[in-house]
Amino acid sequence: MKESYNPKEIENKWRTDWDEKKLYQVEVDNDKKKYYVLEMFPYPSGRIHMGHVRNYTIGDVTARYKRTRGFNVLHPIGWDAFGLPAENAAIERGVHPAKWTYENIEQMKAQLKKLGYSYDWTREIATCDPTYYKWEQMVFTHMLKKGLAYQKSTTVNWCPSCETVLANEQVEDGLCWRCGSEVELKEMAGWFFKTTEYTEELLEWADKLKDGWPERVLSMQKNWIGKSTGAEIKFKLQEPVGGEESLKVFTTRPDTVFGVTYMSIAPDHPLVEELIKGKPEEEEVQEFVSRVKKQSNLERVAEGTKKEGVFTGAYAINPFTHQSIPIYVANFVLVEYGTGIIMCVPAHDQRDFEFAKQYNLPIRIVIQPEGVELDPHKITEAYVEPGVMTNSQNFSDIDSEEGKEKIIDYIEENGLGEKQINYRLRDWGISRQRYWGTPIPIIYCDKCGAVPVPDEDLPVELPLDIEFTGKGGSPLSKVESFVNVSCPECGGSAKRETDTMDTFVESSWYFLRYASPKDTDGIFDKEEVAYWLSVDQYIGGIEHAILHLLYARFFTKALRDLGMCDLDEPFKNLLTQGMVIKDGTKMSKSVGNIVDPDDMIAKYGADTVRLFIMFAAPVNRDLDWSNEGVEGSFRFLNRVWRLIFDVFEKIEGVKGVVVQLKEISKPAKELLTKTHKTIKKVTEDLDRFSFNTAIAAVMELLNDTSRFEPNGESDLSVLRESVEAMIRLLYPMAPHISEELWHELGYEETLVDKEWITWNQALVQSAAINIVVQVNGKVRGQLTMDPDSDQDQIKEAAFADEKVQSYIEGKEPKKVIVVPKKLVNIVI
RNA sequence: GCCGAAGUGGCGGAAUUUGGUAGACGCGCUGGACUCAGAAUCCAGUGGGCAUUGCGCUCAUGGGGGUUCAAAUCCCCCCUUCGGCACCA
Repeated sequence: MKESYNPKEIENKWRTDWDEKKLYQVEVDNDKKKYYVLEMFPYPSGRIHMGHVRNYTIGDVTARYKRTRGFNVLHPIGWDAFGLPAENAAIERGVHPAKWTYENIEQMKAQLKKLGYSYDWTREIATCDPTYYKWEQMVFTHMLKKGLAYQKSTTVNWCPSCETVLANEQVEDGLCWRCGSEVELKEMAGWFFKTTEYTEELLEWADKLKDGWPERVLSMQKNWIGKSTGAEIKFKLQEPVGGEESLKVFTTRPDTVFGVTYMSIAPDHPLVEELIKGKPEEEEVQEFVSRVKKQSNLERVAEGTKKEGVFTGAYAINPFTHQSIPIYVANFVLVEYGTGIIMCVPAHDQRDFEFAKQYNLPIRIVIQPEGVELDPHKITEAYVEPGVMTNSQNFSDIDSEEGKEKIIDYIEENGLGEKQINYRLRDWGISRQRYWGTPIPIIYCDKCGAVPVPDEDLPVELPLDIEFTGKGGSPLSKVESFVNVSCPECGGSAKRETDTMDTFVESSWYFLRYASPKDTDGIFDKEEVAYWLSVDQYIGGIEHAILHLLYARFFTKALRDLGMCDLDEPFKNLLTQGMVIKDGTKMSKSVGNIVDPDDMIAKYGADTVRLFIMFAAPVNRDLDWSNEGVEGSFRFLNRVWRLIFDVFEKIEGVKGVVVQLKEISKPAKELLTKTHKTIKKVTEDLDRFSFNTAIAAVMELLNDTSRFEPNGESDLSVLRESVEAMIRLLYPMAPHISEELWHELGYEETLVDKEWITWNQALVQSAAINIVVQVNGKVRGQLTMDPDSDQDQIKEAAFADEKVQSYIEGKEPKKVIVVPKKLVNIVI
């Protein structure tokens, strides 16, 4: 055995060895329980960063550990290979996106391999490969036939910098999620997935997933879906306009309907024009509307934007009070939510209150809090809490929560409206005006309309011979050989759709494709999918809480309903890791605080990097990168190496398991106990993803083992046992050094397939235990006792303690609490 | 505003699953050994205050209250930080 630890040498050696033996290639084995661990696959940007390292190390430790626990572990990796950066590289540097992407993949693959991850590389996929996106195109056309995909022209979010449409989920605070440009609104035709078809199911399952998913992810998703329960109520117009007799509003507070004193309609609502036609207010309203429309969406919703409105000249009738109420156009009403028209109850809604004060509209109290009498002239803000209904004719004196139901019953019975649930979630717009993505398989024919490309004609391949100017819209539309085709239905001349799909579509189903990545007969091999799916442990960044994770859940359900798989949900358990930060901020080029994984591996080896990143923080929290900390992890591995080097000759020929407890010294007994306690602790910690404490426990074991001075042959067995345990417990985190030391100790078998080490319960319960003695809750003494001592014996020993006696001072204890094996508390 | 998470030494963090010795483990720092010297390594110490010729005493887990023999842990109120959603009717 060499005296010094040389990570480079041993890491190369074992990586090659594991590779050559094809240890990580797995197959369906119906006699074995499967475990599917998956990390969110990377976008091939060219270099991996510490966030990747953290993500993939968590996955690898899990995969290695589960394998030693007897599971048939599927641990695949691939590339989320479509996307804008490749296209930008083409525009800026003239490199073809395909070339750029595949070169990046090669580079990153080499980096990942250096970290010693146990991937089954034979299952590698790249989403830009036609053999992958072919199936995506097929899913699209099948969804189309099932009504789960459709085309419509609507107002869309347009990013002027990316020159493409964005889905609602991809707009953050009015800015593009990728480049941060301000998003504009544009009227445009596009293709949509009907995510709203699954709103209720997505919500329902959000509850069922709560044992495996972090609460905050589920709560973000629920928030995003934004369910609100209420009613749609019809308000009759005083004079019909544009063929409409009445206006519909959505409200969550039907109990306040007697307090409605006006209505508001969104400025961009199509009915506005009809309402004002020929009225004296027409001009003023038009002016207001065009002024609001000129504002960007960002301005319109910005904090502090004044609530403004203008009277339309039209009136409606409150169906409950039969009073005539004015209709306003108001800038705070959104056309896309509910019906785009609202009933306004100034007494019980803060916005309505402010608006009413500004325009001198009447305020009518219809909910009273208990024990207080609200005065409409004196209140300074709306009362929005529940209370007792008042001024509400037959409904007065009813509790407002109960009143909601009663009002709904009433409107349903009298044809005035109905119970209604509204969601914030919209359908997913997937059309992108970009080149580097999956072509949407549609052919437009003047005679037959939008015709889906038949299955046998798929894939619609991206033409590779193409020019990138960065100007003038979608590059595909300029490739005539691509655009001009004959219609699959009538054979006449037709044109292809030139938009590509949102790249989030590829990542919505890749986890299923890993089960049978090379299948040419269909999207999935049903048996493989049935065996491997769902994903037992999914690991990734919290930033995908809504986007990717919601899309993937939707897509899985859609695939199920197309009969392509049998899954309700893709990911059984989800782990969201925190960010890797340095000096208090996220690592980024502009701040200049990037630590390059390659540099770290070159300096310390992969095991040190892996170990540090698992040790420095609990997985779900942000991790503060510290170069000194990495040194510490490197030091630790060196100490492990040196310990074994130092004792090597002594333990080389010794058996690792002690038989006769009688024969060993007291320190040896203590070390043996410590060893088995550590095995237990590390096992339990790995089971709950508490890697930092698992590593701390191994460090403690090293400290104790280093201090141990064996006395006799049997003591050496204990030493060997603790050394072996240390190596095996370290293996999932630091596989190379563990494998090397394991073989140095004379073993031929690989740790990759070695069954996980177990502890001996009898040894964990050590011969003597420490019992704390408290007087009035304060620690005043310690007892060393037999673990089998009964309450009376413990009590007796506690009172016998001199120091304890001095605190009791001869007084009669009021109470004595004995917690077996732990503590005595004497209350005086 | 609504929803969610979190506040513990100089720093990262442990103990929260199960109420039971708060500060494991690591970093940093201080002193010592080795060395011509340094690096590396090893040993000792390291929450505050008091006592340090003893074993010790005392305060302390964002703040305030409560439950309990016993609270970092459970309950109530408040403060701060972070994340999500937000003129959503």
